[in-house]
Amino acid sequence: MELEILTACPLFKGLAPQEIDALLQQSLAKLRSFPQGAMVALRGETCTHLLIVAQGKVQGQMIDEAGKMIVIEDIPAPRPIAPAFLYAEQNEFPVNVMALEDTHILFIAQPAFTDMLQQNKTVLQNFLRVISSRSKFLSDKIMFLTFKTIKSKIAEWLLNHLPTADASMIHIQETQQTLADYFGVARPSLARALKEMEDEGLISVQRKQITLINKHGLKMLTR
Amino acid sequence: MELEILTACPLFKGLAPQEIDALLQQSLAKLRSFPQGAMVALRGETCTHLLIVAQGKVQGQMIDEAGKMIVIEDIPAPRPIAPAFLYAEQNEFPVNVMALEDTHILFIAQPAFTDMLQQNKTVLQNFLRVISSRSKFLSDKIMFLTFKTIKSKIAEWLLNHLPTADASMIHIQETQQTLADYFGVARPSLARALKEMEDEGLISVQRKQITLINKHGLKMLTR
DNA sequence: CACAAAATGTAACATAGGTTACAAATGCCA
DNA sequence: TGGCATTTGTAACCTATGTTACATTTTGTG
Repeated sequence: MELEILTACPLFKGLAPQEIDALLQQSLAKLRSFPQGAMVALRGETCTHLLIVAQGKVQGQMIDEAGKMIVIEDIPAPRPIAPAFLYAEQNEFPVNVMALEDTHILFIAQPAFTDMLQQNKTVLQNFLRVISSRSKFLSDKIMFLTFKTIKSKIAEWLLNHLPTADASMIHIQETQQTLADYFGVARPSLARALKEMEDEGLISVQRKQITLINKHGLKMLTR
Repeated sequence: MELEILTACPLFKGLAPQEIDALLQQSLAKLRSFPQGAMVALRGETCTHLLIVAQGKVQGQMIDEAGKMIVIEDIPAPRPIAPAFLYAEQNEFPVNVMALEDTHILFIAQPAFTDMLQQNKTVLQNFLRVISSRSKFLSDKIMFLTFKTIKSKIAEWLLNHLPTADASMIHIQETQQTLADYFGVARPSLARALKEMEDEGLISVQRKQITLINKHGLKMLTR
């Protein structure tokens, strides 16, 4: 296979390309293609294979009662999808997974992967680190969702998106709509909250350019 | 040590008591006591040891900006505390951990536990299952937090707390205040939502006895 | 049994955020 | 460069939930 990109996959960190190749051959790994917009996995489906994004990008999604999408996470190549659910007692996909681009996914059956873990100490340690870090991500997400006000979410987000710790300007890549979906709030509410924070002297907003004026005040909002 | 209770610990499932004892001795595991109300670990602290509740009960907590506590999870003996954070890249405790009763905690240093995983396949598989299931729990928690209305949270909670699938009566153990904290809402708001759901013919409430009258209607609320 | 403490029911009012609608600014492309 | 599509700003109004306060019921305890 031409899967050099997998050397950059956190699961195979520290392995030589030929080692990875050998492991994949041994495990009968299969590559499948998904066009942009296709569903790779649905919430509730049983998770029998380890899925690794070999090319392209997918997105984990949850749908609320109004049908509005709350984006949870983007997963670009070469990362594994939902590795933590491969060994869960109730091993169902927790979220819908959609291909954001034309995407290639590597499928490795669970028993074959278990063999891989037993054989290869490096992969084992990598896997532990990956699923543990994933728990950390989820835990942080809960902390974020638990912030009640839009302003506190914005403050948390802004402070985490500074290019450097002592910088104070942020150029936003996402549209307001995308950010609002990420926060799970309505777009006009996000705009209103930004304006109020500007009125309060916390930040200065020029379209996609946001300057943090009172970082301490922002920090106060996050707790 | 007199730690027979650990045979019931998900980490040591399938092992004989003397095997467990040998593993613990080898890993230089230490037992520490915490009085009721003591903090076992603080959010942000580095997670250098695997912690197992050997006796008593602890609670993972998060505090919101108003100082109100949002209960995340109770952990009774003989369960491990935050096992998923032992191997995370950013291995900090995600939440505060408080002893709910007089509690004994078993401490195993991370390197010693890694040795245990490498030596004992059963423990390895148990550990994978435990941290994977924990991810599932967190993921479900996110789904739950994402429900916007109090009624949808109540509906989800009620449907998940039926003693059997075809039962329709639930006797609540917790006080309204405890439940409200768990949902992250105010106590009177919870009471009001319950009354409204009663008015709508979804449930019938007699203090701690709740009868589900329209299960289908309740299911509709959760999506 | 009587009394205090805890839990629950409920009402009036305040507020954050959602909804809808539209205008203004910006970007893009022929 | 002109015109259309996208993004952003903003306002009016609505609704769910929080806040505060207090009455009522239940529970526990001497």
